[in-house]
Amino acid sequence: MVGTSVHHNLHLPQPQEDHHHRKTFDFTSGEQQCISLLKKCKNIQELKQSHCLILKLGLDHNSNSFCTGHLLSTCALSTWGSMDYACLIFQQIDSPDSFEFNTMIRGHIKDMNLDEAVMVYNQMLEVGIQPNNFTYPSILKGCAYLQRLKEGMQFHGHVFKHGFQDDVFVQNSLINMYGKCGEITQSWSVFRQMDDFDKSLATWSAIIAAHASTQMWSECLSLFQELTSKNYWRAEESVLVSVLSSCTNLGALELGRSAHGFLIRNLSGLNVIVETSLLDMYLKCGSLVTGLTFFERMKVKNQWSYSVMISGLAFHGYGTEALRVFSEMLEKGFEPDEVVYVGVLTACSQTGQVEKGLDFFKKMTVDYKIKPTIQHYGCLVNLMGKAGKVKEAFDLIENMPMEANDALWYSLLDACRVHQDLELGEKVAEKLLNLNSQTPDPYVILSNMYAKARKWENVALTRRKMGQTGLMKTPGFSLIQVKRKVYKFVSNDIKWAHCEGLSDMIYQMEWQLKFEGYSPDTSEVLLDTDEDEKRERLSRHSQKLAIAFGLINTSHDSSIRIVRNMRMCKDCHNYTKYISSIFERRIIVRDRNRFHHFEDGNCSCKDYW
DNA sequence: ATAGGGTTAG
Repeated sequence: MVGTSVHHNLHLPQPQEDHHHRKTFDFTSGEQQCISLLKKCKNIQELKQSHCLILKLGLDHNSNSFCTGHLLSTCALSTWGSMDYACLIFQQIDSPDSFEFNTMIRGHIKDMNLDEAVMVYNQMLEVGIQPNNFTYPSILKGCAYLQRLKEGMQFHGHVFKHGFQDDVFVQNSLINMYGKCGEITQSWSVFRQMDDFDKSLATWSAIIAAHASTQMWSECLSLFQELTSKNYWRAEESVLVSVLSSCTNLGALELGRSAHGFLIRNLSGLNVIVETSLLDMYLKCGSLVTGLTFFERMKVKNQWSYSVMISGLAFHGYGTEALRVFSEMLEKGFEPDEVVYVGVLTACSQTGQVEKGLDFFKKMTVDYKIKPTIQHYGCLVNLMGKAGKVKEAFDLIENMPMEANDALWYSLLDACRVHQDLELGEKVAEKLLNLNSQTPDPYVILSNMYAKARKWENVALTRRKMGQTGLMKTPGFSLIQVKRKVYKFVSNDIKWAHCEGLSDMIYQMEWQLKFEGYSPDTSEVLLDTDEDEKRERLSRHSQKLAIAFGLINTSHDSSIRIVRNMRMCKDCHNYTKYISSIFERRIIVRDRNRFHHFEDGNCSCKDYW
């Protein structure tokens, strides 16, 4: 049945007479009109009506016609497209050509249906249609998006077999696919084998994004710096998003700030994705005020921007404000997703609002039908643990619908340490050791707890057990950025000793600290050595090295910003408080969980972290 | 007259 609205727009081809006075139909004009109709289609109903017309006019089997191709691509690739209907059309085509096969593959990938796409690809080979250089980018994109390395590698094989290994688009897709699947060496090998002449902005964008998504942030930044020297480089948002995320993870505020300046100078307006990345960068690099101002000035905000702002406020310790922004987000009509609830629950745990947190959790699962992830349970464990409800937290973990991971048990173990619940602590440490992760860290925490409770026999026993594992404690490191370069300090690393002036500075710092009344707290050093050796070790903790380096290399009016991979030890926390007052510096440290703003001998965490 | 590569959060 042909719909009236469409029917009125189409003039059916009229029979014409040729020079023998025979009546013929001019199909070409019919085709033209069908195509223009297809282009106007706004939904699947209109498309179906146009399809009927094409069938009625017999234009679907005309080998010179583009109608079927148009029809298929409109159906499979438009925003409102339906792959079910596309499959129906596709089945009716007698002998599909490579264009039609490719369209089907791309359609399935758009629906994230890699298996169907692979089936179409195999069918294509079976009927003897050669894949072309349009085939592989689509299918590799699907492998990338779904992180299906196995299939990705198979198709890399096909690329070679069919001789497309030198096609630039295929190479870019391969770089992206390997990057998304975490195989950075493979991405790099494709990139390296490419001719410099062939590399485009998209190629660089792919390799830079690949480094960012495999957490190789420093390498990502150096690649970006290399890119900016190329003549086809232009200010462009997408590359900067990867760059900004690297700055965020490295805590490289200065670099991030100059990227921001660069964007403002070169582009008239920024899209919401880049602005959200900038917001995240400012917040996670410790500039809460800049981030907040930036957020308020953003003209376009989406749920992601809100989500970033909410978790930003939460891990800076402003739980109440985070919840206020959350209610603003709901008022504006943005649907909360599972990610924003991680921020909301963190906010509750920072402010110690156990009941409120549990309420939010209930609302999330019941009202919004969001399936809780292990991160949400992690927030709840944090929430209960901080409030001293360690037994309840333990029960919660035991009754979760999924397996607990080590982060969850560590969070609880830490709560047990803070609240000195030795009995439960032992149980939790047991759980952690059963997880068989290659670290003696549970022993370390347990031993600290015994030491605090003055149970020296248990301390000795735990240390002996730890020694038997032969494992080394996870190395702690601190990052600091000076003059657009990020420096990494690893605890007890001897490399720093060669750094000019650092030993002198550390000596000077210790001298002044002693004068002000600081004494080293060796209770968390777990070595069976004498007190001197312990003090020596303590003084070479990565954060202290980084602070010394910062004091030497940054101006007196600037803050020192440090990013750590682990929690601070008690001594480093105390030490940093003293330094902030002696040297009159703001020191901002980001640890695994939150920010510590040190100023005038105090810390924003109020010594509870 | 139909098709392809690179883009953010815990």
